[in-house]
Amino acid sequence: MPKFKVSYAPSVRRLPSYLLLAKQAQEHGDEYISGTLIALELSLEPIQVRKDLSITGIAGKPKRGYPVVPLISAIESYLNWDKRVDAIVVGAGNLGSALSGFPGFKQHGLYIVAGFDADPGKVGSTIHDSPVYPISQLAERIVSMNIAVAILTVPSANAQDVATILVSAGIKAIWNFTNVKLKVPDDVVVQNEDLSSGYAMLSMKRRIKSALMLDDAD
Amino acid sequence: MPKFKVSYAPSVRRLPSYLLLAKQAQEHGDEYISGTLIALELSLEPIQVRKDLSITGIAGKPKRGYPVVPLISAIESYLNWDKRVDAIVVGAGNLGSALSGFPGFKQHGLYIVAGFDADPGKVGSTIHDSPVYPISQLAERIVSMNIAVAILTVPSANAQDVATILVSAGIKAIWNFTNVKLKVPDDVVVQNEDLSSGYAMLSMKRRIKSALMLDDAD
DNA sequence: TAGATTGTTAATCGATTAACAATC
DNA sequence: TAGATTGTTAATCGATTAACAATC
Repeated sequence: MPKFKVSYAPSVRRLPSYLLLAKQAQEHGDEYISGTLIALELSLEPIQVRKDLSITGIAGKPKRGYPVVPLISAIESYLNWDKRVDAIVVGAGNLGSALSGFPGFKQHGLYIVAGFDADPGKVGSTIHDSPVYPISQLAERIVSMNIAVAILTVPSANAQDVATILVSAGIKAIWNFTNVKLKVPDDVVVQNEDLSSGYAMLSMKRRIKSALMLDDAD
Repeated sequence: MPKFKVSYAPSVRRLPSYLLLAKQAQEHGDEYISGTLIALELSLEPIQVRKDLSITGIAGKPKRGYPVVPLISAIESYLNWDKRVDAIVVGAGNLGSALSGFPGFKQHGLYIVAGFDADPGKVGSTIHDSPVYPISQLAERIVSMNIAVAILTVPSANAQDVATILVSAGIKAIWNFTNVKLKVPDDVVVQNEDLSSGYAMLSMKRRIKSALMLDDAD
């Protein structure tokens, strides 16, 4: 039984980068990877890497670093990435298709097993080997396939309506790529992926940089 | 001449949501929008909205809220979204294509005027009305079109090489959708858009929710 | 006027960073 | 052993939140 620190967003967001480096070290045949090296690669402070890695419970070895194989397992376990999760993509446009084909996801246990679209022209096609069904079959197929996670890439105008259907069909987690603040019950998790926020950051960094030549913030 | 507080990431990330609500209020014919209402819509604290909006310099009116039209202008101006910016997409796959067609970007002044791809099969096609060129012409076309912003959606394996070309051709800002930590000179701005981080957050929220029924963190 | 809302100043909270002993 | 690196404890920094006077 793992302990649950309710700990915390910034660290969790950095874990995937650490995982990637650990996997690269493993491929390279290294037995250990140091926090110092990770920090160097990612332009972070070593103390921050050590602090972050402490949430995985893996003990490092002075002078060597963290044991690569246990570290990988611990991060994957912490994120639940060591168990397969089936998901659907709702909105089989370019973005939905891109996400279906994203190579990292399967590595993280995320399998996109079906797509749904309102466009009859898309129905019957596939997105990266997964079938695309009409959106009218959304609820019934969520139930029959026992899906818990949905990736939402429909036009904003339809986002809330589709989310409501998802929830009533039993979906417990929505990865929301629309700019709509979804209204869902308390027991449903929503992760918003807001491209405009990212572009706002880029815009602000540009302005600051051109004005002063200053520092970065992610 | 605007003042530059070097202020700050979390607030800046929220500005686009405020902008969207302000525009909706404008369409609805409202003259003012209150921080209280914005907070309610976005599940934020009113004090946080007021604090965030203070960086735009717009003064609200007690009992009414913030004047919609000046607020929109101020946010757009703060983010430099009131000026047209031409950009290219490097990697004209599904993700690049999805970004090219993202309706919000043009509204924010971001025009994707060309795509580039290594696949000869893609060259000569278009992504949302913009031509796709061979990646061999990247440097020369950046110079001739005088482009400052590039959106990077190539496979990880090529990310650093392409970024190096971009920089040497004069690109000053890279919106990086790969999971590679790019090495670029000091005067080049990079905004990383890491899908794995988002999925890590979703995964952790699911685990916490199922373990305890707890709170959210974006 | 009464009451809702703003904006300022101060307090709290959480994340990052510093210092340093422990250790391989 | 010497020195690099970890992990803990404390300090700092920045963001969020609270309190409340000002005001429309």
